Amino acid sequence: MSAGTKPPRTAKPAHRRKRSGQYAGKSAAARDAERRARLIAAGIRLIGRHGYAATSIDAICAEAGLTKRYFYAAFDGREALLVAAYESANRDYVQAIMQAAMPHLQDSRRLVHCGLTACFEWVAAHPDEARLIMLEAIAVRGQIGSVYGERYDEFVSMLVGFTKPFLKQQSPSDACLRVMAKAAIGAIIHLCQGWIATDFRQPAEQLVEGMERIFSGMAKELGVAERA
Amino acid sequence: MSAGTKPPRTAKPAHRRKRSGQYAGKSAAARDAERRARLIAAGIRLIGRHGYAATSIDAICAEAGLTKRYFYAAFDGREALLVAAYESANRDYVQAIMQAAMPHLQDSRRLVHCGLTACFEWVAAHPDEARLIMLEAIAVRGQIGSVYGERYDEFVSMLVGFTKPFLKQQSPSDACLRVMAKAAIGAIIHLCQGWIATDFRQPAEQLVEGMERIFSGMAKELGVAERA
DNA sequence: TGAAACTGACACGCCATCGTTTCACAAGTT
DNA sequence: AACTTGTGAAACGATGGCGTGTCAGTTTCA
Repeated sequence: MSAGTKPPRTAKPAHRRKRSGQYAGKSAAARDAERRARLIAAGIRLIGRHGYAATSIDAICAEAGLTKRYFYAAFDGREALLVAAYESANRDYVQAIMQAAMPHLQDSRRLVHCGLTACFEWVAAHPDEARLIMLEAIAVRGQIGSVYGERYDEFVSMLVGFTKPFLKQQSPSDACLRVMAKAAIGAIIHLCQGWIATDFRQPAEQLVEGMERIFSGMAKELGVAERA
Repeated sequence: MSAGTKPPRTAKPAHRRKRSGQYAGKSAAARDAERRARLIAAGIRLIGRHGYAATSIDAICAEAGLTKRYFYAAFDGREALLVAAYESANRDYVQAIMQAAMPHLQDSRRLVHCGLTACFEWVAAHPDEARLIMLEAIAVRGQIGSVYGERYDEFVSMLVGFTKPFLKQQSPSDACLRVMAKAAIGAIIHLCQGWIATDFRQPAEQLVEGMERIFSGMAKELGVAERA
């Protein structure tokens, strides 16, 4: 609030003295961040494994090896943790896909193939995180809805932006392109949901191939050039 | 259990005599069914409006104008009601789409158009039911998972079956076709989810057009004939 | 060394929900 | 009429999570 970094001039003798906050070799902020990270990690594990509804704050604290005190110091409540966990996992997910796709911006087929492969591989490699962002967080109202909404719209815009250079002159309206982009995202998420729910039995290559054909069809429909 | 329809020959005077079960002009089975239906309707309303997590059994009973006694007579618990509500709403949904699509089995373009239009119109006309089957039921483990799984696989098979007559000779493997069908379903569901979450602001025609283009692209990719 | 802050573990009161049970009354049967 | 069954409302004990508070012990710093 109005607490400056300096102690007040009318210093009480030894009271209210400035403290470095060092403890166990770490600064206060570092300790807070570390605890927060442990809570988020524990939350992802438990929510991903047993579901959000079945995950209590006590259980999260036990999993993290911390007590409730630190939970309430870091989060307002259960949903705040869910939001944080969602954002953390989702960032990882998008980043993994981006990293795999970015080197192939010039070749649409390879772009799609590498992006899809990275997507499904990440899901299989991070089942808890995937469950969280693709199943558990869907129905949760409140905060997540808005966060999801904002980031999501940005992401859709980015996808459309990436695609546009490949398009012919008379392409459909932006509204239509956005709908198609959302549809493609939904298709992938839905496949992942089913894949997760059936314990990854189906080989990832089949999923990649199916989605590649969908994208290939969209390319045919929109009349894309092979290179921008 | 072993209670026959006839009273035992050694009839106790007035005890254990056969009762019609009539009450308020209805048979026992009819009253049970009516109560069950009212509970399901109340469940759909409340879950669709406030979410599954925020809907208590007490609230459902109050909404239905019944008491908990009848709830536990009809369902084992909250999740059993959710399953019943899900099945009821989902049946309505699929039926509405089928009814709109069946008359156009010969014309793939019209088939797709009418099916999609019916789909989005049903969602807009039944927001509570749509929320329930597309958002709330997703994350619920347990019973719904399996129900969803069985029906869903059948539905995918049916879709692939409908499509096959239109396909060229060398079409992709069945596994691939099934993946593509699931992807299309996921695309539609995802669009509906976003549409619901934004209070149906976007005109339905835009959603239909976007999905039509997706299907058109799939048709191009698979090389379908205009008529079977 | 002494004071203050930080830590970890536990205990408390609160409250909502669950699932069952009880009870008086209404509606039917003989 | 008498007697049984169905009904509706309420009460009940049990459970479990939530959010806060307490307290002894440890680490840091003057």
